[in-house]
Amino acid sequence: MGTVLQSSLQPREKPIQTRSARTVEAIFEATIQVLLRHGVEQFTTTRVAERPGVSVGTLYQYYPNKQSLLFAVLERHLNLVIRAVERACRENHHRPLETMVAAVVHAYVSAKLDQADASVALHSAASEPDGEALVARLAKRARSAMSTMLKTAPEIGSQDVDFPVLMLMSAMAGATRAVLMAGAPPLWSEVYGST
Amino acid sequence: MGTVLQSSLQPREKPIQTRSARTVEAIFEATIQVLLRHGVEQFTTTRVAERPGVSVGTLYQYYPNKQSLLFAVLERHLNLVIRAVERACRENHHRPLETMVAAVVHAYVSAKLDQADASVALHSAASEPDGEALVARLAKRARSAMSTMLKTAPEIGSQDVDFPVLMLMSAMAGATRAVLMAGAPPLWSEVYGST
DNA sequence: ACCTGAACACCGTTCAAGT
DNA sequence: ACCTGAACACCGTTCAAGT
Repeated sequence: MGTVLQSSLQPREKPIQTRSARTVEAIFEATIQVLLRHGVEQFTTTRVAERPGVSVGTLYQYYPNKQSLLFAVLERHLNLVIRAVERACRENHHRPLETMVAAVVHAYVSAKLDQADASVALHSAASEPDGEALVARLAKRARSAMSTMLKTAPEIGSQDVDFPVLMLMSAMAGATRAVLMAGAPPLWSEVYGST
Repeated sequence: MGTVLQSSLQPREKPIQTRSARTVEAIFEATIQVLLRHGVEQFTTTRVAERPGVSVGTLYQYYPNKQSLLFAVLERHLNLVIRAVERACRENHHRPLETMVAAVVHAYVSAKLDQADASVALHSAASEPDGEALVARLAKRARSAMSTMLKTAPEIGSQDVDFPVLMLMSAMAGATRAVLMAGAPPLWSEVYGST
């Protein structure tokens, strides 16, 4: 399963010359745009290649198939969110429990809202079986950062934090997703905006 | 949105003669089988029609498109689960809160596990935008049954129960889904089995 | 009233040929 | 080293023709 992800769903080759670097960047950018404008349902390799005026063949030189393209974008999006959470965790060791939880929730929610478009666009991709595997893999990273932080909270002592961490993550993810899907980001943006 | 669902995602016509009733039943059955054997990714109208030896044209006489076929099966599955929950709610009015919660959880979890195959097979279909709309619509029915029951609990009085009901639902759904996706039903079946 | 299946437009992916 | 685009196999959906 992890093998499949690595062997067939990842970029085929890293660009080593400037021309191809620009091509890859253009394809990547086009992927997001097509996703945003047409949705996953009408997300087509041809459409992606058309946008920067590149041949389909070229696209397939870098991504072995449609999914790998989708997942490259998904992975980037998730990485941004997770890095925000990890940073919040790192910066709040040894603080009171309440401060910790507030910091993590704020980091997660505002990272998600900063990328509201991408979040919504990628939602279906993330729901496919292989997409969920990717999400699970990255979510684990976030959870372990949270565990490490929580263990330094004065209120915690030597209690096991795995389950509470899982609950906190599920709650954050579920609530944020619900709000994004409901399509009401403007209001929340005021509360959680990064400024 | 609801209009779209009704106009284009629902069965085209009800069978009024016995021959077509059999045809529809055969298509429905084939849909489940193809879903189970090939997954959503390779779920094809041609494959569905092939199974009972029916023409693709016939399939499209009853379902206007692929999604409507998928959703018909999804709706049936969800209805079974929800009816189980509604029944549990109806039968536990005026009981202690703990009894109520235990009854609902048992009803939900065992209904899901009784249909473990279908649950897993339909997971992707339920994650598509329109699938989620359907899920949301049916989940609402379950929540209102739970609210009605909870209000008769001696511990509750006139407190608002909407939020707790939402949390209970999310928790049940999330946990059950996680277990089903992890593919470990045998163990849980012993605990929650319907016998 | 119901069914058939060839036909159409379109999609993912490949590969021989080019620079 | 990188790119092209015609070609292939396959898919969703339609519709004229049949019983």
